[in-house]
Amino acid sequence: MCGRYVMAQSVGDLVAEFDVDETYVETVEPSYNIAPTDPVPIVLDRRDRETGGTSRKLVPARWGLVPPWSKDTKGAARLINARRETVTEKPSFRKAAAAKRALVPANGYYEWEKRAAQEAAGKAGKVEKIPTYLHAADGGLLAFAALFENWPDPTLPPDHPERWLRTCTILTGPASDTLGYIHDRTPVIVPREMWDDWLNPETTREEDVRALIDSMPEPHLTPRIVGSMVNSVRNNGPELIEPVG
DNA sequence: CCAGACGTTGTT
DNA sequence: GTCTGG
DNA sequence: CCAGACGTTGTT
DNA sequence: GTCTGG
Repeated sequence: MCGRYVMAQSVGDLVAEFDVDETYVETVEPSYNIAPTDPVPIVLDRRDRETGGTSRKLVPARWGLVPPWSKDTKGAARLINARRETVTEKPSFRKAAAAKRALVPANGYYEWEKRAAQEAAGKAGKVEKIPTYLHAADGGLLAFAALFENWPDPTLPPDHPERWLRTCTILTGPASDTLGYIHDRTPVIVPREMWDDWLNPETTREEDVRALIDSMPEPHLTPRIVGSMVNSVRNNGPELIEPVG
């Protein structure tokens, strides 16, 4: 799955990498330990009323989707992932799948591997999960397939600047055999040549979105065992992704 | 009809 | 908002 | 995802 | 054990 990740690029990097037209994010704090409910930058495409063309935007969002009908934001921390198999059907995700697709930029993400070998060896003691950092083999930026939603805070008046909360969720799929030994689910990673198709706001029919999702390939990632400092969200910094012997 | 859920993960 | 369960 | 809390009362 | 916070 994807419950903790790394995004240490600057706004400038993201604008260049994703060919962003408009940015609504002034600065991005590099984070090597992004956790559910944290603010994150996301990329989306919207149709421009003036020009009729499509504009790519870098916007702030909070990780953990809050459906627009939610009474409050409690429980958002559980909607950090959406299963690709069912996302076009689930009431919490189907509207967003049709009309609010996004990309979440990331350098990599963490899994906590509970290894069979460790289990066998540790019958006497307790089983420690092994934090593992997964990243592109070439170190390149990843783009997680994501959905977003806009949630109107019912406790605030319609004209209040904080009335609308944008939240997001990252799609997951079954892990390939090569990654499956670490974890049975992995985030859906959109290859660069599919970014435009994924973000295209004109693609709204369920069957078209379904086909789009089904066309997403298995991610090819490199695992690296890291230290347990990443376990606590209070820790941050490049040392979290340093390899551990 | 109204009430209540709406989700994923891991673990057993 | 929309679906399911009662 | 993991870490850390998990409770009430009265008094300062 | 289970929920909340980050």
